Amino acid sequence: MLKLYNTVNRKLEEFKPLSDVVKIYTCGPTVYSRAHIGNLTAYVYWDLLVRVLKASGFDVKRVLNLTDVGHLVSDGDEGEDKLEKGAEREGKTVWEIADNYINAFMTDYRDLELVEPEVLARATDYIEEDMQAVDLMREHGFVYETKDGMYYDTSKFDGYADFARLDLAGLQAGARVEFSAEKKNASDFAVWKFIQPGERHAMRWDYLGRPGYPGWHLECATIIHKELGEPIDIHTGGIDHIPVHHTNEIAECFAAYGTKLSEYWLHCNFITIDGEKISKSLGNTYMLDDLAERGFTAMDYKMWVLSGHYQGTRNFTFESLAAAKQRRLNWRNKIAEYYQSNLPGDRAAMDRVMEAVENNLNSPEAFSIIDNADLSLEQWGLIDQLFGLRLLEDTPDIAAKSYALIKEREEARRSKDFARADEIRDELARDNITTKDTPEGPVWQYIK
RNA sequence: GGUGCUUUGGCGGAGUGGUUACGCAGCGGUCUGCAAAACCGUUUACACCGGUUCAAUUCCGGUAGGCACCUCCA
Repeated sequence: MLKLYNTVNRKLEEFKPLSDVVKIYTCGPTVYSRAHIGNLTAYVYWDLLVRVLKASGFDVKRVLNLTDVGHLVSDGDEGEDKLEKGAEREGKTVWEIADNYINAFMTDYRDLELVEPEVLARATDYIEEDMQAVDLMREHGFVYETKDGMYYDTSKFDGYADFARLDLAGLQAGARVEFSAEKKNASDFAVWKFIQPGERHAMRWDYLGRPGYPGWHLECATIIHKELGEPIDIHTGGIDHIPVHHTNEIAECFAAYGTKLSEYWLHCNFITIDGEKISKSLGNTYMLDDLAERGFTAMDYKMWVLSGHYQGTRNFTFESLAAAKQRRLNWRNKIAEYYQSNLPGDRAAMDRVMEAVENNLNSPEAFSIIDNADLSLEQWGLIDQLFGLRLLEDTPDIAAKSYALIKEREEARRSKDFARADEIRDELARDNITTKDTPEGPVWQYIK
């Protein structure tokens, strides 16, 4: 039985799909810069979600969006467009910027061995649908016009504050930002923005007789409507999305289509690095490439991510990354042992691993079971399917030549020719192989 | 100002009303030709103060610290 923590009710709930295909939507990246390791944790955890669903026998259809239309740099009512800023920085067009960073993101995605979504949706491919959605919201009386855009009147949606349990009055009283004078309520937001005369904005579409672009929550509601059909089963995102982005998606969905957007909402927590927030000013926005420079692979990093729970605040340190790397090597050398013996495996341990991940994706619990289980090669294959850690792929059996060397070394040792034995040990080390000399004979392992 | 999360041993990080989580690192030992690995042992882990209870790290209340969001960000 799969149990998931549902943000809607703030409770652990049994997962029951709406139909025979589980519909999942994952809020994807804004493609104006490289994803750092904090960004990537979310995709690792949602990958685990998909893999656990599949291992539990569900069919999955997942949509991941790519936000290639510019969002604003600062407040929702003013500021520069992030894509425009990136384009200016790199001397390229906004479209080139988006293409480049989509490619970069997908490279990271594949390096992390993440299951590809069934649909990869670029926001700019859904502009017509965005306009239709705004039309519907206008018809239903949820939207009003201001000088700079079409705004959602949040007072028209009774349940607006429910999802995030917002204190709208407190929000107003304590907000540090200034609200547009034309907005009827502090929580109102733009569903469509008009481009003002003189405003620099390369991405533009004509709507209501003026150039403009979609507001920054609309794409998710629209893509879900077109690709999956609401309500969907599971909507995922980071906890920062709860009060604004997801709240507004829900509101837009209700206004346009009159329905609930998703049955289950899953939110992952943020990581800190050395106890501090990830930010450019602290210089700790590590990318996968930065980890590679220090000798850590994407799989080492994934191992680190999954050794903690998706809802917890994680603290990243290179020391703990090294621990994750070592743990992965230990697992690989357990696999290596199976090339040298034929142990039967441990069915009960595999069941406990499944039980752990089906309990709200408790991968750390599952990992501790794996640490102490003697699994068969077939079962390691299942572990790879469940976590996508390339354990078998990175742990091939060694060549016949190496086996011959190990045998020769053992003979040299027996005849007390230790010089020759050590020479062979060095030779094996060049192929990343070492041996442990047990009373029952030598057992080889990978060094790294 | 509002909202939420969090505080576990050197570093990470689960979990539980009474029984060793686990990984990494350190130290001592066994073993070994030397190693490695393995195994054994080891450094009084659950922020603080109260309460409930036969029993609390685990439930309740308070205090203190940390973090995040409310403003693009997973």
